Amino acid sequence: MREWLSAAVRAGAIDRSLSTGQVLFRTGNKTIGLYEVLKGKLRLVRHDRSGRQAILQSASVGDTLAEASLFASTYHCDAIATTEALVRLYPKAILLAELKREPKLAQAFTAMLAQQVMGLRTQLERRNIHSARDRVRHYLAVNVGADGRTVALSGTLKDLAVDLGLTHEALYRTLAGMEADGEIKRADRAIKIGRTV
Amino acid sequence: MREWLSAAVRAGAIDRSLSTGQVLFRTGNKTIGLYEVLKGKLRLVRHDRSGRQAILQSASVGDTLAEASLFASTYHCDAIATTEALVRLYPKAILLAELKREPKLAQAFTAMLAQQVMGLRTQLERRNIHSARDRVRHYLAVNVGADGRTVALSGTLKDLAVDLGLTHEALYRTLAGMEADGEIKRADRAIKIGRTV
DNA sequence: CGAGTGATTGACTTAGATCAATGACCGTGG
DNA sequence: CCACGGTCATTGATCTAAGTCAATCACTCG
Repeated sequence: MREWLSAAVRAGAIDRSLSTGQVLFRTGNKTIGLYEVLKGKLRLVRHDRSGRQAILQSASVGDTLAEASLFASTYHCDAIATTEALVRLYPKAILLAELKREPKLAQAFTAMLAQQVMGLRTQLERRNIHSARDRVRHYLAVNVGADGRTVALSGTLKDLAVDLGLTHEALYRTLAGMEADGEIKRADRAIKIGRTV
Repeated sequence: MREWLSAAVRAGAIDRSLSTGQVLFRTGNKTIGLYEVLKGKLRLVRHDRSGRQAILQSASVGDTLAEASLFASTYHCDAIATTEALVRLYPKAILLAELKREPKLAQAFTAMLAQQVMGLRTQLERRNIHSARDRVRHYLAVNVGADGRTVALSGTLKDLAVDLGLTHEALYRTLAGMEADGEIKRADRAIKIGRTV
């Protein structure tokens, strides 16, 4: 998010804090901009007639909410805080004006979205892999650092498990197995790949 | 894809046919544009040092390949045809020039990407659901038509199964079960929701 | 009229989810 | 300064939903 934002957009941002269960916006509300999650978790939810609800997105710190809303006049889902949360609103008017004024910015924004699309597709592709071990391998292959052996872990293993679509238990076991087989070696905040230490 | 393309871009497009296993581009090649799949299937693959490969995307008819490449100078993965295939190249130079010349077009492109991001996030969210039946429910809830009861099926049930990340057998059984329970009713190319016929 | 594919159902197996318990660590508030 | 509550990491035992293998029927298409 931060990288491509211009000073003007940043200046216009408005923070808002939410308590658990509080609604940020509802289906049909006029779109006023896009949000960035600074603290806590939110959920985008769509309701069908029968009252059943489907989660469209679970957003945590750093995630962006409803970027498509920039180009629509009303929201097409509800946003609800599932924890105490703090969000930052980048007003649509300012953002769109800036995108028009600054082609560089517009291009950066588009590039960022394109990047996101690819990343999401890769994640989705990973979910097509059934075996836990192969899923981990896929993750490792896609996230190796420049040295080709080290994968830095950004969060906890539990977070990683969520990312991989595994229970944390399954992930622990899988990693333990892989380490036992010499396929990986674990450091504190990283995993090293390769049979050779 | 088609919707937002201008005549100029369309005019500059180049088709290319590929035989199974043929390489469309490789990691490190200069990016020359983005591709649309017209026939067959392609795969975007990344190789790690140990020669293992990770699939980043499986693209079928209608899908777009490597839109992020528009904003990069080299490709970061290999594209290989997994069947006989036909692809259409929209040259980068023309596309970028058009996006610069036509703010409307640029906005439409960006909006399309934003839309895709949301759609992908929703799919990913669906994959977090473990139960087959709940996954189907999620799909139905997200894809109901305007009447709030009918979900049109675009392809075969097998295709849907792939989409849902289920085996076709599992999907057949799940649908059969749901129909038996009166939760859905199946028509030829559609599913009707609701206990009441 | 075969060959190919989708739809469907049956039987069996298994990987991973679930439930549960433990130890390490960390911040914090009395 | 230490006890306590919380979370992460880990491992064990058990269960089950979905994967896998397999067979059948209906269809469409050259």
